[in-house]
Amino acid sequence: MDTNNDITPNSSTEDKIKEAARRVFIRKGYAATRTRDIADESGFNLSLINYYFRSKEKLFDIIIKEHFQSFIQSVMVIVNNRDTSIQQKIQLIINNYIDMLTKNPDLPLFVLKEINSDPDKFMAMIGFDKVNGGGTYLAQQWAEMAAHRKAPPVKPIHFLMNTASLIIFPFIAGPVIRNKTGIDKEQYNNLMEERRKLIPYWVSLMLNDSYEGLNN
Amino acid sequence: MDTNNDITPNSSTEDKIKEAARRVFIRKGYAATRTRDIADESGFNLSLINYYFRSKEKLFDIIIKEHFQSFIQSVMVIVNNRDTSIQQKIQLIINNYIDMLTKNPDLPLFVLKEINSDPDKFMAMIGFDKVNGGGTYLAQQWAEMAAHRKAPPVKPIHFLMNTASLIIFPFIAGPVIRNKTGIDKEQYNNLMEERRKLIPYWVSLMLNDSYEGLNN
DNA sequence: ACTGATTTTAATCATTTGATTGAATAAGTT
DNA sequence: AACTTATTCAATCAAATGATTAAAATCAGT
Repeated sequence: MDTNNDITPNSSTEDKIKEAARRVFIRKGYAATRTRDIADESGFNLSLINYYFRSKEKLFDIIIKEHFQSFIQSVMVIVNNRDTSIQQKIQLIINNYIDMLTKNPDLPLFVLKEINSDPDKFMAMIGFDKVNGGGTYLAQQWAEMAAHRKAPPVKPIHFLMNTASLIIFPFIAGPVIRNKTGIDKEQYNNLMEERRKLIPYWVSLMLNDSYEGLNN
Repeated sequence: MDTNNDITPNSSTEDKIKEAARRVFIRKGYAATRTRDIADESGFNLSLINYYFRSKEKLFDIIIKEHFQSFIQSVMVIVNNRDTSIQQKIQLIINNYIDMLTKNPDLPLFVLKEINSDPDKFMAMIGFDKVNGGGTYLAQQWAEMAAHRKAPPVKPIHFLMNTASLIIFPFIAGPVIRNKTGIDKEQYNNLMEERRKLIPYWVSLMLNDSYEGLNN
């Protein structure tokens, strides 16, 4: 009665509006989204969105929060698993991301754009401010590995950047690349599938190289 | 008298408005930019922007066109240079991009967002629709190289994606990474400087590997 | 069937926002 | 000086847009 969930017996309409709003927000971004767009997309009257959610901004907050909670959690489970190796974790994270991004190709651009307009606010909204990467089991494994072998003359942050870049950027740039190459959506998804195996391989190349060729 | 340029004797105000508009548009995106923001940023009256440029959209078009013309041209010069090797071209392009992106860190996100909202229109606007990558001298060099050695079992498009990813994505994700790591802007620029040498090295690793380890 | 609560809608409001207008000022021409 | 043209601004308009309201429709319980 006061836990405030499941109060609504039949939340079908509310959920439909949320789903419609999620689609429109992620496709067009917060600024370019009109509440009327959401009404149209959901098929309901404009004032319904203000009846269920107080305002455009509140609706936005709620949707985004719900959308990311589960994903962040799934990644945290992977990085804190004590039974998988670093290599396995990398592969699992890549799979997790590629699955998610194939379903939601507009998401990275949306996220990065909204973060860009107010980093602290958005990170707090999606609960990413509380995530402490350094406290994960993966970070511990990484530190142990680094202690045992001669570290490459390259700061670790570069490898994190590279992995994220190789996974995420092709989704962001999808429209450009498809437009220039004429590759259709399905073929492009196949390319992304190929990268499931390729990215871990490339990352290990970069990670295990001696960097002796890197001079002058 | 009919070539329509240099008609304006003193274009100082017009240029100031253009500069202000460029800053605001690229920082906030087209949808979130108010003409009043541009007026404020420029220090001039709101109606001045409609006096010089007919509308918000026309102003946008003009600015974007001018902004990209020079950059695209500089890249085309590099890829069509008959006196440099592939490796040298890669290095030059990377330098070109990192220079430009260090000065305009908001640019990639802006471009990708606008392209996303209407690929054909934006590509045409910046003149990128006329660019034919396959017709460049670099493409010819690439084809020759591919003919002479056993091609890796990986489609060439992946290497293009990877290079672009490694260059551009760290700029896009800068705010997120800085927010999580506490790295300040100057330190982050230093990281980007390090990548001038690192990215070509990583790309050659990926390019020259035998891919024998890539199985199952 | 009746009652009260919940859900949905059409109509409307208030603010924001892109654009226009007409006057004021400056600068050059005759 | 008188006239013309280019530049700038305050005031205002019209459309778009987020939000509210009051009434109608629907539903649940009796």
